[in-house]
Amino acid sequence: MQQKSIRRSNRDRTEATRADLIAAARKLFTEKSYAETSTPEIVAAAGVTRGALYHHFADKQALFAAVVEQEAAVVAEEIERASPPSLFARDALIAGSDAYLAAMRAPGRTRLLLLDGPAVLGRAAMDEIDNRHGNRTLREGLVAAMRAQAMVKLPVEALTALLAAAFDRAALAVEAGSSADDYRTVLMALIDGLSPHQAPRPARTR
Amino acid sequence: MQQKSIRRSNRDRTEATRADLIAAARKLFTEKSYAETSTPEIVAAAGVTRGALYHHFADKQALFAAVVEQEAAVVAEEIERASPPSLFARDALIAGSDAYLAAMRAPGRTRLLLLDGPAVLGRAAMDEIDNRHGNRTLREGLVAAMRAQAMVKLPVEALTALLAAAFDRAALAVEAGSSADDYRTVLMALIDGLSPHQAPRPARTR
DNA sequence: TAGATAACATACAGTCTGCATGTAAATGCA
DNA sequence: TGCATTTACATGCAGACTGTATGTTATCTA
Repeated sequence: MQQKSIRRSNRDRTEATRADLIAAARKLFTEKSYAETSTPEIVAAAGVTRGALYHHFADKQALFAAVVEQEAAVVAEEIERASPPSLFARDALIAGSDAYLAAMRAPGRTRLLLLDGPAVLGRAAMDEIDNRHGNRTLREGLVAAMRAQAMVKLPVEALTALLAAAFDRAALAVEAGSSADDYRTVLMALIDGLSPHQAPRPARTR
Repeated sequence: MQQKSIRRSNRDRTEATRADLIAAARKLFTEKSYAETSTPEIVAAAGVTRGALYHHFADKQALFAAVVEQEAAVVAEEIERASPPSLFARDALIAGSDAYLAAMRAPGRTRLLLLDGPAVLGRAAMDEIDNRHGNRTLREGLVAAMRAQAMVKLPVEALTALLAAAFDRAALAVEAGSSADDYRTVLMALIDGLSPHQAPRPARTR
């Protein structure tokens, strides 16, 4: 039984170590915040040394960026899984909204993605990440709604960003204990307010 | 000419030192971000020692909170000065929005109030501060609009928070170089979308 | 005017980050 | 297959920062 260090390719080693570091960092960043989490803690949880961390990542911030990137991808995936794209434009938007709010209830996720992320990486970097993941489906949904004449024509980038900001704040408020129903109601009202005709829609806020 | 330490009351000393510290911290926090600003830098700029800082504030975070508090008050003041409350509900909202976006163009203000503030103090603390200053007028404007039947009835707290979030994101986007007109257009559309009747309003987005 | 207290200044301990250096494993090439 | 090179780490170190404890001076109070 030769247990001592089976031969592993460098690519496998790198991949495994990076994954361990990201996983450990994710756990701590969601539990405690970026500033309160130290690199000694992270590497201890990952079972490596700080040398490994600084070999694979330029600095603590780069590791944080990797965690945010991954978490944003997970959120986007959860949304796409929960909201089938084969619906009327408005229904797709609503389904996506609910899926987003549900996804953001994972512990620590709001702080990671909505508080620490923008502060540590900057809004520009966060926009870049969001546009690559979550916001993409939102923007496409809005474009589809506009094309289907189900929504007034507006600058797409700005509308996407502002609705996303509203969703984000709603997620934070719900996590803080506010009424999820209230926020959902207002979000739906904001979206429905963008309808062009204003025929008396069925007031199904639930 | 006896120049050596004219007698000053303790209250005056405290007031002056606190003001110096807050002013120096404000300058650095708006130039560089909370994390990149060190207490040695702050006290050097204020002309005191770290002993004074830790005598007047529990920690660096408490000094930051004082800076945020003051800056939020200044923003609220600028808004109230720029937007006369004697108008129709919708016009008052629009005037307030423009005043807010204008006020947030002060260098570093968006990072201080919209990025570092929430990350360092938490969203709950920022909500508390906002509700005491800026958001107050917004909420009152919304309540007035609802009473005047100029806006659909919605949960006030949630509506205030979500609109404020949209304004915040707009301010960040404009600072980052996005089209101020686009964001203004979308903000107005969101507000107008909350009108109950939907008579074809004059499309004066400018 | 003396003692108490507030407003600082100075000194120190502990921790953290980033880098430089050292070592073992893997890779590439003759 | 053997060896030089590169990669993937581990270890050690320097600088900086935060918070506190202690010392000193100015103000307040009785």
